[in-house]
Amino acid sequence: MSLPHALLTSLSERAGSGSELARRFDKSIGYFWHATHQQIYRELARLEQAGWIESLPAETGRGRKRAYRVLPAGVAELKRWIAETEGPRPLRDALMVRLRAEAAVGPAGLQEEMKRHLALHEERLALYRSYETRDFATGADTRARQLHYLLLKGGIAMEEQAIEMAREAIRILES
Amino acid sequence: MSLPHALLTSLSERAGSGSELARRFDKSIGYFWHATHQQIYRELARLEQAGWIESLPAETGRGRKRAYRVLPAGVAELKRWIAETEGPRPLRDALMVRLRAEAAVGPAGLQEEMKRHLALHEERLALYRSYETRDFATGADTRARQLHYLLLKGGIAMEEQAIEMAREAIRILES
DNA sequence: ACAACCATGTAAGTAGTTACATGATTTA
DNA sequence: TAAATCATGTAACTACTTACATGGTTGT
Repeated sequence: MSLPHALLTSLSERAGSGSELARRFDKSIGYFWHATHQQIYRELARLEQAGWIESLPAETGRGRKRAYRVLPAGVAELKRWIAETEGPRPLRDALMVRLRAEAAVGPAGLQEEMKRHLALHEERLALYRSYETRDFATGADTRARQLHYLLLKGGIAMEEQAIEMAREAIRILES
Repeated sequence: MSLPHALLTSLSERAGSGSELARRFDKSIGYFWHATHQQIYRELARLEQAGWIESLPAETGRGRKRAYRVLPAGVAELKRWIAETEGPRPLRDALMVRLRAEAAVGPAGLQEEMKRHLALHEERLALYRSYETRDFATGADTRARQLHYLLLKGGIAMEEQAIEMAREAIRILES
C-alpha cells in the first residue's frame, strides 16, 4: 500500500491541506497513483497519529482548512520505504478484459466504448504535452527535475500506447 | 468490478475448475487482470448462485476438482457487460511513486529495486515474445484471433515501455 | 441574511489480501 | 504407507468506493 507514502511525498514537496492534496492527486502525482478525498483525510489522520506529519493551525473542527507538514520522522520513513522491495503491480484493466470477452462471445458493441476511451486518452495526452512544453521546454537540469521529467514522459508514453491500442481495436471491431 | 466477467470470459473460452482458472489468471487473462485463488473460489460460488455458471460433477466436498461451465444466462450477462461504459482505470503504480519520492527526498537507494524490476520485465517480455512466435507467427486470420493478438501486442508494448522507463531511471539514479 | 459552494468528515458496503485449514491425490 | 503436493475453502483484515452530513466561507 503506497497511499501514505504518496501523501508523504506530496507533502515533502510542499505542505498543504487535505483538499489541496486531493487536487494534486488529480494532477501530477495522480499520473501514477489515484486516491479519493475520503481516503486522503483518513490517511492524513493516521499519518499524524504515527508522528510522521503535523497539522499546523486551527483545530476548530470541520469546515476549517487544516494544513499539514512533514516531520523528520516522516522523511525518514519515506526514505526507508523508497528502497523497499516489492513485486510488480498486479494489473487490473477492465477495458482489456472487455476486449477479450468481445473476442470470446462478441460482437457486442464495444466500438463506442473504445472510441470514448480513445477521446479521453487523447485529451489526457494533450494535457501532459502541455505540461511538457510549460515545464521542460529547456530540458531538465537537476537530478530531481530529470526524475520528474522521466515520470512525465512515462505518462506520455502510456497515453500514446493506450491511444495506439484503442485505434487498432476500433479498426478490428469495425472490420 | 470485472472479476466475475473475467471469469465468465475465461470459462466461455473453456470450462474449467477453480485451480485451472487460477493458473489461467497467471497467464493469458492475467496480462490485464490479476486475481488470487481465494477471490476466484468465492466469485465462482457467487456466479453459480446467480445462475450464470453451473458446476458439473462431484459435490463430494473439499479436495475434489469441480469444473464449471457457463450457462446461457452467463453469456447474456457477459454481452451486456461488454458494452457498459466506465471511466478509465485509476492507476496505482507504487514504483512510480517511489521515483517521485526519490526526487523529493532522495537519494535513497532506489537503483537496486529498479534493476530488479528491469529484470522481471525483461523476463516477462521474453515470455510474451515466445507466445507471439508460437501462436501468431503466421499472423491472425479470424476476428477473435486478431483481438487476441492485439491484447498480446498490448502486453508486449507495456513491458517494452516499463523496460525503457527502468533503464532511463537507472541512468539518472546512477549519474 | 440567504444561497451556493468548499473543506472536512462519518458510515456502510465491496473488493482484495494474507494466513491458515482440510480433504484428496500423487509420489518416494 | 508416509510425505508432499494439490484443490478447495474459511476467517480476519486492510484498502477502496459510494453516499451522505456538517460546519465555514464566499458572493449577492
